[in-house]
Amino acid sequence: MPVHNEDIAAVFDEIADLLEIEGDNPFRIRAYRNGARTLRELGQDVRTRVERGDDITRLPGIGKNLADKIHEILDSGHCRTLDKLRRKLPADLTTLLKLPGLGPRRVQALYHELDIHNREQLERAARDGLIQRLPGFGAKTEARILDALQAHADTGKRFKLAVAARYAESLVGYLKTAEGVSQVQVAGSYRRCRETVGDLDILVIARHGHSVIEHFVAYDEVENVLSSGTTRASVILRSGLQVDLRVVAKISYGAALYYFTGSRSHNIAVRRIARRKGLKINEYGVFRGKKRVAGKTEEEVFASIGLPFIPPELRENRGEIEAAQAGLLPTLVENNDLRGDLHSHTNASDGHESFQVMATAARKHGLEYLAITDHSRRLTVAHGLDSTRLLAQLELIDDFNAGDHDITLLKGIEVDILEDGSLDLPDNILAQLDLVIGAVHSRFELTRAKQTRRILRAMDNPNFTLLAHPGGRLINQRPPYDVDMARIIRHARERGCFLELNAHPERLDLLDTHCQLAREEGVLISINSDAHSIADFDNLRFGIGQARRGWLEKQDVLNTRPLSELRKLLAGTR
DNA sequence: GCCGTTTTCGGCCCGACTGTTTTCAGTCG
Repeated sequence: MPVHNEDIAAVFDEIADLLEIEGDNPFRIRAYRNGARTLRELGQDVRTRVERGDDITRLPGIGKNLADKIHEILDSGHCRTLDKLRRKLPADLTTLLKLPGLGPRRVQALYHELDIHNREQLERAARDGLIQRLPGFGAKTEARILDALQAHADTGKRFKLAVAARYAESLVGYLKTAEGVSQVQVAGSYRRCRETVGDLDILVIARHGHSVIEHFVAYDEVENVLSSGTTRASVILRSGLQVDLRVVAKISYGAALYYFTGSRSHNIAVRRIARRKGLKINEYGVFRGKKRVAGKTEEEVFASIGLPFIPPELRENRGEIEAAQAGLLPTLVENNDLRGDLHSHTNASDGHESFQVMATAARKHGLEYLAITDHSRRLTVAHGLDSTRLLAQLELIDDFNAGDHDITLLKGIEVDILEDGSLDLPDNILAQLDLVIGAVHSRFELTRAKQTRRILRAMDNPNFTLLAHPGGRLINQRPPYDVDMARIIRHARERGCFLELNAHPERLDLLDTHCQLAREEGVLISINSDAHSIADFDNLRFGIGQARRGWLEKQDVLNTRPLSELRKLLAGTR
């Protein structure tokens, strides 16, 4: 059985949950959680590290004990510490921790006092009114538990970034109309441009919190007010999206913005540095004893502990703090660095517009060139192009380029990579194009070895330019296909071809960690809209966000090049 | 259980809100 990082992380989390219910040393519990987080954020299977003979105790939060357990799980698929805990406590007890309002202390009380260890027993006890009689519980807690059980508590549902953006943008507009509000900023994972967000964290500068909070909870999309005080409030919108609002004074704005942008593990790591310097960082500022030394801007907060400004997208505790200390932070690519887009569709296949309309829209978006890359014949559902139809399209594009336009169209195709790794159109046709995007649209279920071999072989075709949406996942819908991405990235370097970062909000594919790997290998990434309509060019901003999370600089991105330079790079792949 | 440019022992990030209390524990982010 293959053991992935997530499997080991889940073991550590369960150990932490059970120890917490037992009332064990909180720092020991935190150590397990830190270990789990390190594994989840590793971006590479720890098994690979182990097989390579790496010393995994060098990983943050992994000491001798956790390293031994990782080895044990990799070797046997089991962890004796967890097995032992499971014998002491019912395994399903940890499912109760996921209910809102139930933490370890209360779960422990439910178990010891009422012998409750699953949701069914909990629901029965709540209905019988037994819960509210326990010390530390009351009628409200009991009612809340029942609510959560009946609502089937779809906790953990995350919203795609682009979807959250729609809710965020209108809510920000609304909050700005509140009295005394001078600034509104969305922080949290939204500001870090994570591909999905669990909730929105919104920060408001205002002198008096009370009236802002009142205005906030009165927003007409609010379905449920979870909590509401003088400086913060939490609500659930009708869409199910949770929004947390914090009101701060101007003098604390930088500290609060920094604090609520996260990530959690980044903040913890930075606070540890502050602590060593005798400073305390909280959402109100940076303090030496009782004296405030910084807090008005984020730059000030970083400067107080001797760091340069770290862009939000990097704040994941994946090496950005060490890079900042060493003066090695990347200068991240920005929205207006993009000169063109190398992946778009027209109504010749499954797009909605003619290439002329797409060209005009791309130009309006500030682009200097656009590649027309319709689907190939194999993708019949998308009305894919065969050789004849493609050649006809090429002539029309040549005519367009001969005319007087301030955008250049590139001739391309999104050609299917067939199961054996061959391409869906003949080489003599592909040779006539400016670029060839290869894409996997079928047989997602192939084994890792076969899927990887298929893609490597496609890349070896001399006409191959760029691998579209390399992982193949659809966020919240379809997992990526099983491939050895590190191998594909290395192969792209050896072969001299490129990878796409597909900016469509459903895809955002390459993953951020793979962008980082590609950058280290020196493989250029093309940030493409995969536009099927004129509105889709706006999605490029989400691609830029993802690229920034992947540490990409302007020079790491293929389509930041001016057209003449791009043409040379494209020609160089052949 | 992890960790170290003040430490191999003695620390470990920090504050708001709620409910059940009557001074605070538990939970949450």
